[in-house]
Amino acid sequence: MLHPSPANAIYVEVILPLALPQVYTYFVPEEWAQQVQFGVRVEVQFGKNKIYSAVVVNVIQGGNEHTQKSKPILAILDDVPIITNIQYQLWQWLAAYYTCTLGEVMSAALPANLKLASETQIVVSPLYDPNIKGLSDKEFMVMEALNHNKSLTTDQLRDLLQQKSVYSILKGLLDKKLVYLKEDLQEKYKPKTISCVRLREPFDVEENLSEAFELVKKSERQTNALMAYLQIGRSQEHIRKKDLYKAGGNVDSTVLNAMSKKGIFELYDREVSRLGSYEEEVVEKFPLSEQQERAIGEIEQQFEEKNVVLLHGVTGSGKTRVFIELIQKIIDRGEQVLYLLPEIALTTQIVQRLQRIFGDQIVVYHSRVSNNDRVEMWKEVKAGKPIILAARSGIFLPFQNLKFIVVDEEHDPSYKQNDPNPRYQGRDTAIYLAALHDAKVLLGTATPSLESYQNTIWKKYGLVEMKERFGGLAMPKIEIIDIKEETKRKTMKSIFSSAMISELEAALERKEQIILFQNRRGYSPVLQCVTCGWHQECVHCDVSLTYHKFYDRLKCHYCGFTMSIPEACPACGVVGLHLQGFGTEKIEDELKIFLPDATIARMDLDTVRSKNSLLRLMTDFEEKRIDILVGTQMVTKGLDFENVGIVGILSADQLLQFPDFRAGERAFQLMTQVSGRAGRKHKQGKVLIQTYNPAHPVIREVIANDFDTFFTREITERKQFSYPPFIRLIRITLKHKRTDILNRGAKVYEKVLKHKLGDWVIGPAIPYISRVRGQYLLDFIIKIDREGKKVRYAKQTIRLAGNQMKMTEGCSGVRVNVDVDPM
DNA sequence: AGCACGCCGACT
DNA sequence: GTCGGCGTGCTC
Repeated sequence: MLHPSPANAIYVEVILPLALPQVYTYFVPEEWAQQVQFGVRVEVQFGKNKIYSAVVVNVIQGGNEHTQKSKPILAILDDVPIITNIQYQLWQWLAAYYTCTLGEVMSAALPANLKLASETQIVVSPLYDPNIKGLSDKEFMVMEALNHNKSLTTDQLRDLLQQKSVYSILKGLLDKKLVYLKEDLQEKYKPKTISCVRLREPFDVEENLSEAFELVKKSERQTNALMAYLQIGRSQEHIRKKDLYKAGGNVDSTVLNAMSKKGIFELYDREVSRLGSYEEEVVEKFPLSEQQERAIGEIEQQFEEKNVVLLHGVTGSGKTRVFIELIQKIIDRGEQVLYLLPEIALTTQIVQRLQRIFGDQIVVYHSRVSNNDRVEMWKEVKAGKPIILAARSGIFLPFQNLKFIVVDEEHDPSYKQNDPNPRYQGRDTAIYLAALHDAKVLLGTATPSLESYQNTIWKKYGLVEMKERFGGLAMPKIEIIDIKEETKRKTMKSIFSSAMISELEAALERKEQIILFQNRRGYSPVLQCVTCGWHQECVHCDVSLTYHKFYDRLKCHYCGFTMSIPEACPACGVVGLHLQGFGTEKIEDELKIFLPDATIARMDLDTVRSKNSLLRLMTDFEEKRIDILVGTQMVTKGLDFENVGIVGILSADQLLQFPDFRAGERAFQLMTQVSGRAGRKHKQGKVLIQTYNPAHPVIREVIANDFDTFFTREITERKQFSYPPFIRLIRITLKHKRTDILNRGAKVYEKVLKHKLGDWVIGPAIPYISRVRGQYLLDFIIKIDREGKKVRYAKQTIRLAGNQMKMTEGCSGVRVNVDVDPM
């Protein structure tokens, strides 16, 4: 669309919610030129018929080379910016650091209901004659459906016709001019409103009330309504219709509408918050222990010179109490606090604990919050809500006056988003965000990540330690059970050692609760033929399928594919395939055999999928309706139960065998964290670790609770073999559903990378899991010095290699994922 | 991400 | 002969 572009014409540069590398320029019609500003959303057409809401990041006066072809904006959606300048700076940093587009960052950052995309609506044409002849069956079906509903979306059409491609039918109907298409952009966020009533002028002053009564004296119901109104009005500012109906007895909407017509009442909708207020009692904080007092003093002192402090406190040392004290000081100054936690820990006791202290000053923001609630929280944060408790996506909120960020469980790998873009590390991003706000960051954990701990050694971060448990409680006693030995002696009871079983029995006897940890869900991870060694793999992925007893099916944990168990081995025909290995489901099952009187529950992805099941599970355990809780990683996070006598780790070896340079670190963290769940409050707990390899250094360090030795040994290896934190990693994954095309693309890619980056480049290599969802994978790893300049050069080269490959005949379909600082 | 254009194989 | 597969390029 061409239009005159005088020098004073106004244009805007916008971010579209798509993976596009640039901003796009749109023309602003004169009538909106005054209202358009940074940070507001505008409605724009992009491409032939898609309409999106885009965010304005630049207002430009006068044309340039891009404005020639610019389309006009279609509407302005906000009168105040929805994002702040600092947020935009953070977006730009994320896009550059994690090599993705601004559109991708924006899509991750904005609550779904602030992002709008048009949907094609199919509408009946006014020219349509219901008696028309010559329609095919399918066309007839569509027109029938359109007679009932005013419009259909293309998805509904697909459902209706039970076929994937609806385009040809649609085209036929369009050609016959029976239907037309409409693109509609709808604001998805709807404020919650309550219907209210108030007196209209002049009856809103007391002197004129008698006049109002005069007007309704012929109607008993209207008189009732007026009296009810006056009665309620004494105690409330806004009077709800609903309350009038109740108080007036025979009052209903017809009565109120009639009175509204007479000019007595005005009916209006009041916008209210969906976010319920915190109803329960706000409690006093516990007094601080000596250790906590000292830690607070040290943290504040370190903040004098350092922006980031690592609080390394053993499990049960009372770190949360320290956070609470520091948070209180910040909000007393009228400043904002962001408290980050791993996603799953947010559903747990810590939220309740903070709410009990800070009440309504907190909002809780995570993936299970509804879309409308998220928009309201967004607005509350922008209005200055003091405390935000959030999962990693909390870093995207529009803070006004952020001065303090707590990253709790700093080591937790779930702070890293692995897929899709932006593949950001929430902890690291929080540190950058803090710099933008001139805020301080406190990292808290019992098991620091090697990165963070090394940063304290390099004096980039401060370090404060809490080495004793709160109340002088002893650390849990950790015992190793050598299952190689028990297997030899033939004393294993299925997957449990007899030592484990007798300890569990004794604990149940003492009425203690038990947590069993196994880092694998499902029943059995491998279905294998004993005769020929064949095992069932996923059709789409290079992984063996896990048997889930609950569904009685084999299931792929990567793509969700399921199938029933084959009767006989497809390779050799022998009947009777064997289930090998064990997951949480099998543990739960077998436990019932050995401990028939215990109540057993399972906590893993499969049992806490639905919204309330996790909460229910935790309350049941807390209130001792469950004796034994069997779970995956989940049981290591944020659970604080008072009566856990024993924590059992069923297969430590599985944790240690991961083919990854972080395996040792992960295993140490997981085992230490899960051990910390044992024996809180009153007495020393016990941890039992089953392993084939009791001499493994990590296991010995866990037993001794010796972080220092663990750290020194691991960090030496990292240095020796050039791994983070000494160098920086970028992992590039190439994907295609055909190996020949993938390999050809990888050749081109490799050539560019190696030409520019030399031996920083490792690969291409077939990854541990070589195919996912029908796509074959190839990995490149780039190891770079930590210098900013070299990192930027590497990222630039990655972009170049991608472009070169795209331009190569036949390789344009090869997808590239870049993961900076992969975990 | 969508959508159109254009080039190849399989079908009424 | 056309329909429809998807590889390729562009969207202010």
